[in-house]
Amino acid sequence: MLDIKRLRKEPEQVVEALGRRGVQVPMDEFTRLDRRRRELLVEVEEKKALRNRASGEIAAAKRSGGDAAEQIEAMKQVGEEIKQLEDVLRDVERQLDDIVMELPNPPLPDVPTGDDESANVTLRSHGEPTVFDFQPKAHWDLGAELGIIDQERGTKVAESRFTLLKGLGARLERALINFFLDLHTREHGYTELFPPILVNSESMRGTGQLTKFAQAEMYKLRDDDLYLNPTAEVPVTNLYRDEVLEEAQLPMHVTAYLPSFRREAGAAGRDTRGLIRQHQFNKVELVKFVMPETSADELESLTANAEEVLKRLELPFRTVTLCTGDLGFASAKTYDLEVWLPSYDGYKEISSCSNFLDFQARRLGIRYRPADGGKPRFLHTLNGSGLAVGRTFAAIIENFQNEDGSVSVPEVLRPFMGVDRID
RNA sequence: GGAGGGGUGGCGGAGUCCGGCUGAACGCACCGGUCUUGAAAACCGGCAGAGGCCCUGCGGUCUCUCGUGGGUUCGAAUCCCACCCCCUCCGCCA
Repeated sequence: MLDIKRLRKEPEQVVEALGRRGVQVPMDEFTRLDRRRRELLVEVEEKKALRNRASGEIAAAKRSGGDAAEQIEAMKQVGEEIKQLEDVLRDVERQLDDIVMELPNPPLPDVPTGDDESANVTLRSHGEPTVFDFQPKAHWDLGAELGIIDQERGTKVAESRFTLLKGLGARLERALINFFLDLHTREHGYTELFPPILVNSESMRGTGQLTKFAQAEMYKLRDDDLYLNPTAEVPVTNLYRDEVLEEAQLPMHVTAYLPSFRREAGAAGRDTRGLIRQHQFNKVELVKFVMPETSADELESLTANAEEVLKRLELPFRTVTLCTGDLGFASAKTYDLEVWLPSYDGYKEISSCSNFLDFQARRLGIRYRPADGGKPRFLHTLNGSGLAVGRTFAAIIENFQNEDGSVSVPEVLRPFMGVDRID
């Protein structure tokens, strides 16, 4: 949620920044409603002050055995007026809220302007696209031949976009999760969490998953106010909702493995084969709660932590800065990590690392008390995948495939796999 | 699922039956000060959050907040209704 005070104090900057995202701020309407709100507030509060004063006097009169009937009668009238004004005020505040809640996070100045992904800027790349001296296969074909991916049976027990992993496939999935978590906890200093996989609507709303557009993506339980987790960002970021942390607790770096579920409502016909776009997928998430002054640096290190996974797996990838048009609603700046996928003859997103500044924290009410004892301030939140497991699985199968249809196991995974090839 | 108890400030804990100078006693923690060679103890003082208005540096003032949302009333932490959550016992169960 955008800081309404910022919209008042520096409207030009906000309008300019959001303009880069192609968002029109209804500034005139905002100003009108905002002014109206404050007028009403002053009026209501004056009447309330009057009533409070009178109540005190009534109490005093009664205690000394006096008669306060006249004043009580007058206050009845004032009470009515307050009630009416409050109705109007509530309505104005709702309209204001509708405007502010629909505004996305203004992008940071160093985010490139653009309409869509074609304007994203490649920041750096690691490794070269894998070259084969034979015709490489897509992971869905290779996986089926190896008997480690069974799409048909996944569909049989659930529906399409669900997959069964078997044998060394199931083990590879588990190995990746363990490798990711071990790296982030033992070497990158993150604390491991395992949160609930069902989350309530308040949590979903807090991280912005229940907007008009996002809602259709979520699996909702019929009999309870619960949803299947769409990304560990939701349960993890909500951990400290409505709390005031101590500065000494910051920065807080946490990681969580969690199955994630998405309906992929708008993706009919896209990535229909293989593990790239599934209704259920595993992901290891990185989340940070940090001091405002440090969030820019924290985004760099978060991204580096995610990149390290790909480096150790010896997978070619590149890091791109998303342009304004490709940014998520709550993000002020995002780096995507894209892994080389031979079957796509291109790079495919495997991690998305974002700095939300205080946008999420404001909506969620997550603050910290400065060490000097000052007023609580909103902290900054960041998150990134570290990494998406299914897409990593696909990338390994495809990039490490051999001519005989076997797949070599990346060096770092061998301790987890117990074998050096899948065949 | 059944029965009972309970949700108050950073924490503990009064107040709720009998509505009114109670945004909330008291204690702990924390911050500042006095004392001390230093520290502790003791003593003095401060110490919830959000929003509005005035001044716009300090500050002043008002409103709201005692799980959440309604209601009664001139006035609600205190009364009424609904919901949420927690605890104990029983039942069930991985």
